Amino acid sequence: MNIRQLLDQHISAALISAGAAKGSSAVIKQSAKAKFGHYQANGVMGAAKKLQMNPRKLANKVLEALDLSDIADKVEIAGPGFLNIHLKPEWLSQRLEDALDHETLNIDQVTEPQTVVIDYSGPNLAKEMHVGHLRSTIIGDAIVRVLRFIGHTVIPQNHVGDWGTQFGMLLAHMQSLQTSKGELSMQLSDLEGFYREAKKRFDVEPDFAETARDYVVKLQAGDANCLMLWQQFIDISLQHCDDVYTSLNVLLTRDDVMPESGYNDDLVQIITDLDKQELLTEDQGAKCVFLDEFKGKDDKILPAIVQKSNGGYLYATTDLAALRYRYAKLDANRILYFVDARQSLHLNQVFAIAKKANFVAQDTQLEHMAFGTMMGKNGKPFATRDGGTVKLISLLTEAEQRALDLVNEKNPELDETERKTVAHTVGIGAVKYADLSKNRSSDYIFNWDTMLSFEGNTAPYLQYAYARIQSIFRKAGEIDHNAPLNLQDAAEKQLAVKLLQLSEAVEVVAKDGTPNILCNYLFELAGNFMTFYEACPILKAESDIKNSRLKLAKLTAQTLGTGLDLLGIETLERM
RNA sequence: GCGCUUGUAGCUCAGUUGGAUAGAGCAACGGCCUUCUAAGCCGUGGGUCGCAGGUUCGACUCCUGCCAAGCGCGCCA
Repeated sequence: MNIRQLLDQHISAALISAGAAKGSSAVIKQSAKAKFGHYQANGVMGAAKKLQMNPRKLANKVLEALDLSDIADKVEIAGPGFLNIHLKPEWLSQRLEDALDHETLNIDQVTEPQTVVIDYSGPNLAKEMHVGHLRSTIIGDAIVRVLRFIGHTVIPQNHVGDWGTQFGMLLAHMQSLQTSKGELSMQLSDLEGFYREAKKRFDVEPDFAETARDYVVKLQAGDANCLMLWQQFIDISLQHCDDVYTSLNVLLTRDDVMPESGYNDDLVQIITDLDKQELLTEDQGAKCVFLDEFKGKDDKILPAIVQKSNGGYLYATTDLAALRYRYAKLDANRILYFVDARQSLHLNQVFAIAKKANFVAQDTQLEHMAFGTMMGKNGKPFATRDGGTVKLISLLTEAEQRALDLVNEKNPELDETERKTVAHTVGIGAVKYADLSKNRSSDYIFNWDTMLSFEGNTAPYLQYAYARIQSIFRKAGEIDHNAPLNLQDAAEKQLAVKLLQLSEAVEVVAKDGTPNILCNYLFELAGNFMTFYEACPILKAESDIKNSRLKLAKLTAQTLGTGLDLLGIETLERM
């Protein structure tokens, strides 16, 4: 059930039978102000303009053709030609009952399910995960959950960086340590430090650098010993990633890992196929693709290099191979990339080439869900090599510690185990929500305090609303599920409408890949509940009112729980 | 030079194919815990939506130019 869609169907039909052009839309939106009703139709004015007609006159004809008597108390014409729709409390009550009866809150499943590949997280295995990986990992994961929820088949793909130049130096360093497996594992527990040591030696020890370069060649040639060493390194790195994903409550597992190296054998074929289709141009010894759509005002075309003059391949080649795999082997209809905005040009080139070369179908949806770069307080990007990064593990540990301090202060009567659970859930939730609730594709400045805030529009606020409701139910005693749901108080009505709008938020998130819309919805829902909670006593009310309010509380808890789950944030029975 | 992205309250940000008087949170100030969890609620103040034009009944939203910031542009990923 989606109120906006329902009204859109009815009113658009009425608009057309009132004389508007076929395909005209009523443009239904949630009303900007309470006095304008619950929903407003903005499309009449545009349609009237096309008909060269007085908009209020057309609005009148629309009303004549419209029967919303089951749904709405009144539909009135306002201002230059808005239609304001006031929904019927009885109708709202019935929809709330429907939602209470359904596992998934009576949210519509998509009529045409797609297979959607979602490329996210994609850490470089040479280094420990740092805060720069947070956005991709968390936002991508939320979109996986949302698309699944409405009935799409989702295939997550963790395109980890496990191949290329820097692995030579890592292998050389591993080899020279000549330690047993256990001790080596210890050394690698700090991947970042290990990488720095290797890099340092690479820069100052010529012999070591030489060995490192040899390792790259041997690795790419498939040398068995080398591969074994490499595999050992990869396993330890992936274990580190798994630990982070588990702490973060992110769905990714080893099954979703499809590393860069996995496409190694396809790269020759990619070049051959591009060549066959006459898309290749050799320029200064390198093989490039020039496409007209990347021509600037100065008539120069930005090339995409797919093979170096020395025969080596680049990430464009790997990305093309990945696209073909996702289309041909995974049957993707839609492929989403949750990747840093700096790769925008690169990805758009790869998308264009893939279509031109028919590596994907012409109607395969390829979308770069870009986000801004993580910046330091100085306004410059976080350096990855000077130790300027904040490790993801440190951030999560700090978050849990701060949350623990707060729980100890707020709720000392909980036993220690429960306080720790609360601290974990609240701390991780706060970190995730800080990222999920922002849509900005602009750069953002990393800030501990913002990230770990527990007040206002944060995950703990939503978790708190949920926990308050659970507390009520612990004290409620017997609930009469047959009692009618009656909407009397203004706070009840406002909460009721909001409860029915989850599907509208989900609809947008699924289309645009913007979880902040869902965050915003949940924040408003929790806010409406808090107002209701303060204004309308539940347990002290007379039994019919009490039961009705309990139903509202119940559905609020279910809706908050579902919404938070879609964001990958957990709820608590008490906090 | 070319291209992409961004510019909204002191700070962090919303603003859904152009809609009614631009909204939240934080911070500031004032109220509310003998009553279902005060991580909360209610209220007050705070704006030249970067600047200038244009399109129209109507522009934060679309177009053009300019200013500012960030990023990207042939052999790293």
